[in-house]
Amino acid sequence: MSKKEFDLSHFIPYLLNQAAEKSSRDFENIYKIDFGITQAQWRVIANLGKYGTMSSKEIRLKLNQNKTSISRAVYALEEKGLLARKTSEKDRRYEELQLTADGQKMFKQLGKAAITHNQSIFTALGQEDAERLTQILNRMIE
Amino acid sequence: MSKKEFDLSHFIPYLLNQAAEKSSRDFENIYKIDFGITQAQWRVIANLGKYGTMSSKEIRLKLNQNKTSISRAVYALEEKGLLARKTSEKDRRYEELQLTADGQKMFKQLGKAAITHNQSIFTALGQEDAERLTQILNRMIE
DNA sequence: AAATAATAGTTTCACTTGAAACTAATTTCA
DNA sequence: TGAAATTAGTTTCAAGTGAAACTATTATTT
Repeated sequence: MSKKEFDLSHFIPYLLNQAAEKSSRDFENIYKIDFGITQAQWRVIANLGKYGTMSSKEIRLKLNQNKTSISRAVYALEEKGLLARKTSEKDRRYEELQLTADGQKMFKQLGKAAITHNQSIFTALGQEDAERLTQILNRMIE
Repeated sequence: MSKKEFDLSHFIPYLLNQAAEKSSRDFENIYKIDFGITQAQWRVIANLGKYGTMSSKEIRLKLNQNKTSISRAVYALEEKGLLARKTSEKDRRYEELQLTADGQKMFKQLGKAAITHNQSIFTALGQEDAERLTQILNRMIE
């Protein structure tokens, strides 16, 4: 990227964006069509599945998302019976969120599908590059 | 990613998405605030700046974008006087798009800013990882 | 050659999005 | 203590989005 003329194919933000879209295409169909949830809802499930009880704020910080979209995802998951909330005793502004039994079941199923999807990416890229990529991306995100 | 439990921090589509957002944050301000255009418009400019004359369809294929958003970006750029279109003689369904002098000027300025931005990403990641990343991403996109 | 299919680009419409305003609760500080 | 500031989460509203229907043109088929 030291030439004079700009070229999108050397521009990392653009490349990341394209690769992100391409790499999630197949998996999107799974959570959207097979499970009937949105990306934001899937990510909330993924967090609660891993960490147990969390507040909306904690999820929002993990995901770098705005409050509105988390609020909406939490509401939708509650409506679907996948998530339960309870006002915190210590600070009644917070809500303690956790997956219901159905929510945990969905986390397990979707998690399995996600692992399979990720493995197919690893296979396509080759183990070494896939690991290096994972590591670089994690470093970028911190 | 061979553990039993799913974890977003090993899931490549998620990591790519987060890295894409983070890496474009600063540059977004430049084209949005300083130049008053959207991401789609900037990408159209970047393509026309590099390739000269193109049709909407060619741009859409390069960018993996839907027709609607390209159509709107082209219209907006035309309104701003950054782009001119002319019905193709050979096939009057096509439009030959190209940047105006103002459009080329913006391409040069924004391209310069983009190169600077990219260099700062290279610096942050280190030359070697940044090059490897670029190469892996290009391979993913094909 | 006329009818049908396909293609490039636009428009419509229902849905999504996020910033800002809002509510309710807690903390700060004067 | 009581007023002002801060915080968690919700709602509103204006703008953005993309799939599907549409228009205009060209290609294919019969």
